[in-house]
Amino acid sequence: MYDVAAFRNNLDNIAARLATRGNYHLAVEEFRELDTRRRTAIQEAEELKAQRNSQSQAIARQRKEGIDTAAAQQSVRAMGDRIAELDREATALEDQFRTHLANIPNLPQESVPLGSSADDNVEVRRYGTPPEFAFQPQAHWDLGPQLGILDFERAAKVTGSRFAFYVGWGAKLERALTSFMLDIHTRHHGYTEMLAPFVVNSTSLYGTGNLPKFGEDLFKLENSDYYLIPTAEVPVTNYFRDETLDSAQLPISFCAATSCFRSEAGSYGRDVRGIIRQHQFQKVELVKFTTPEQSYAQHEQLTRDAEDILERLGLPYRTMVLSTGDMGFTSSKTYDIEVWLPGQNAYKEISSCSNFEAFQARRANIRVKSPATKKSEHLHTINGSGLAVGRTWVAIVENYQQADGSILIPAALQPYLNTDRIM
RNA sequence: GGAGAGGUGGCCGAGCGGUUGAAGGCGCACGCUUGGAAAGCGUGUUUAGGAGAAAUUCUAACGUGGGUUCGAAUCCCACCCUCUCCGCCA
Repeated sequence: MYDVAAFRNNLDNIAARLATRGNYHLAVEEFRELDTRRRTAIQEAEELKAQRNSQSQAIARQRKEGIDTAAAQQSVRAMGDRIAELDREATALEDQFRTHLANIPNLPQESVPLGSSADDNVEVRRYGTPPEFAFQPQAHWDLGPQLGILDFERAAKVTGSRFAFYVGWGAKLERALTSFMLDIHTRHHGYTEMLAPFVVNSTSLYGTGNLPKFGEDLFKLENSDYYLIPTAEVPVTNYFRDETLDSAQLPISFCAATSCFRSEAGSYGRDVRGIIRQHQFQKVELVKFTTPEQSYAQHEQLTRDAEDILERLGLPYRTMVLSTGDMGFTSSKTYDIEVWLPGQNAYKEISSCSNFEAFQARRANIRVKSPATKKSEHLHTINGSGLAVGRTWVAIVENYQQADGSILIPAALQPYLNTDRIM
């Protein structure tokens, strides 16, 4: 969401920068026309309202003096109909205008590499080297069922496709990873742990930018305005919706482990095997609220905080900065962290760390007030996975698999599992 | 689920249908006063949108949405939320 005045005054410049997103085209002329019509309608309606107000007050005065006001009332009543008509027109145009604005993606930041797709993403860091195996490494969808720690067939019976049961050590490993991540972020990275609602209302989803454009990705609860969260980003970011924070409080950093629910509409053929892409998965999310001045430094820090988890677990990864053509709707700049998965012989996204600048804050109406300037402005929001727990589970199982089919547990995680090996 | 109470500005708290965007108080900011401070006095202190170079000005907002009326924070209807008691429940 853009600031209306700023948007109007920089239309051409904004259109040019949005064009770098690849297939996005901002209909500049359509917008200008809509804006003009909208403003004309508002002007007309308000002018008439001002007249009505002053005439009503005149009636009040005349009544006090005992003057008969029947004629005056008659004429003002006629204005009412016209005002209602103009109001309907103005609100219709206003709605159209807002919808238009709400569907425009965020501006890419200057440092984002230009490109049209994921092929144009640029690697910025790399950690570790993929393990060498003296045997043919297996994918987790084979290892899991073999070890009896993952059950897809019964999940398909109980629910449907893209669900899984984690069993025994499988469930314990997931829980251990969640605790490990939360502990590292709260003890070493300065985050405050949160346990958030897994269900949110539509206003919250609008605030983070999931609605109105991406409703089909969500599970909606019947006969209500409630949705299952696709990520903890939604409840945690909306925690401060409609509030003004003091700049001295910032940055505020939260981490939250939640289940996440995604309909995955439109991704039918992708990642059908294993637990890479599920309708329900666990994720530890990192969310920061910062001043505009600090936001890019905080974005770098949050990305490092996520990477640190992988380093402590000894998992090889690379970090990519997404090109303008691959970035999400709400983001100004995004780093994807990709972990090495031997089962797929590829790096696979395990975290996505984005700076939204004021895009979400404007939609969710979250401000910061500086005592120095006494002005309030929209703050900046940043978030990233720290990390997707299910995919980390996969990375552990696949990277630490042994010739005998057992899984070694990295030292940092052993205290959480009380074992050094799953077999 | 049943019964009741209530939702007004940063906060507390008034508000006979007609200069109430909203009394009064607190808080906050600036100024006067003071050796300095407190007290005191004065001024100011919401947001969104429209017009304007600006000063300024207009419109809207008293939970939300409708309605009645020349005119609604005040009357009517529906809904939402909070609190208390009962029931149920992890």
